[in-house]
Amino acid sequence: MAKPFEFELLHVCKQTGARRGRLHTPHGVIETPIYMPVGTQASVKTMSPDELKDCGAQIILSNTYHLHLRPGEELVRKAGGLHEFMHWDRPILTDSGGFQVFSLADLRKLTDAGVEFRSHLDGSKQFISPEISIGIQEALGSDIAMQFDECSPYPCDYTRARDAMYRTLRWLERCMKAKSRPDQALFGIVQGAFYSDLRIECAKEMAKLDLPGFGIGGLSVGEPKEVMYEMLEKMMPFMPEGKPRYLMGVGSPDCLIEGVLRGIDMFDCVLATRVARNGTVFTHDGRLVVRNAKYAEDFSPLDADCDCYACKNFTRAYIRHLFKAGEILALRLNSIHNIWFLTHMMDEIRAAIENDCLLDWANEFYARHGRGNW
RNA sequence: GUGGGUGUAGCUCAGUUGGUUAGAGUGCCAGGUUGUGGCCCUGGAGGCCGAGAGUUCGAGUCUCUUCACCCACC
Repeated sequence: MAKPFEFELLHVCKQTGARRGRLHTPHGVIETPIYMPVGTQASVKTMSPDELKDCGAQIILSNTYHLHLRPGEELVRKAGGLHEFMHWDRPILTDSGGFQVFSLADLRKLTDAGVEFRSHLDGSKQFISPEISIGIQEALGSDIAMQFDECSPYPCDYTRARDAMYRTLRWLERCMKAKSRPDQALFGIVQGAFYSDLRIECAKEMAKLDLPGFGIGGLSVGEPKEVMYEMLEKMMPFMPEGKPRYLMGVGSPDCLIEGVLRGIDMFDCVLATRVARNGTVFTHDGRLVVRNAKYAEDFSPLDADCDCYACKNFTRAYIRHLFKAGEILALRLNSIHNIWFLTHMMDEIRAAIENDCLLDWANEFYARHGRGNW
């Protein structure tokens, strides 16, 4: 029997060095590399838990910041925890709220103590510290909690990036001290903006800590993809080999592939569900904006090579009609398809790693639509 | 038949005492979206201002004629 949060490194692709692993959690096993759909407010927008399972989702994300503001973690605790509350019996990972403070809250004051900011919901003054973030996440009862971190913007000058990186390290220690639930894992988050020396130092410091996994934060914040890939290559040798590496907030199909090729084990991203709700789907031939007029009389599925519920039963013309008519089913079908597309793409990637042929698989994947225009 | 009202973008309308290249919303078309503030953001196309004549340096705007539609009265 595996220990809680044990990460088994099952195989390393001889062709690429990509990793095939297995992460154990109280709510089940996660096969890696994996894409995790995002359900910020205890819901992957427009999708029911059953539909998520049908799409092959093994684990979903939820969010400390949003659930703290509404409905509040105490309510979730009374409901029996997040799993019970949202009727999801597979693993859940909660983001700490650090990124939300960086990306959407009206940031008031950032000190070593924590962050004081205004709620985006009602403007009320709020305060989150590493201890408070852990407290919220323990009340929510997620399987994996993320440390409260400071995410640097892009671009970011060296001094600010260095300060954010060291603060993130200090906050990680406080998160570890505040942590009390043995049935919840805590991941650190490597920061350091786009300075490889900061990234490497951060990774080295975190590697000294006995943690079940590590996030890589502060990437995919507006920089060119090549810049992100280069940063991953430089820092990856310093990430602990026996622990899962979670590239936060990534991404598009090509970014997932490139991430796996560089040693990433876990990804999450809102892109798939967000673009879905705005009329775009991923297909084996690239992105398809199904609301475009050219699909008005196209009675083929979104993606001919897809077995998802939307592709098996509905046409582009119908989904375009639903979209133009403002019907909610359009958002749902697009979301179902995009989640299916990424989870099954990762299935193929895992198989390719096991067969030591991920590079061949990637080249084949790119052959249809190209490498850079996703 | 008489009196009144309305005609401006596909649709609903704004347009000042007459004054640059006639606007908005919506719809249409096309991009965008990367640890989610769920119908979003950005851009584009689209007008002989019902038609004709007149006044004026200049008319969507003023005058006359005419056409269409609406309302009231007979």
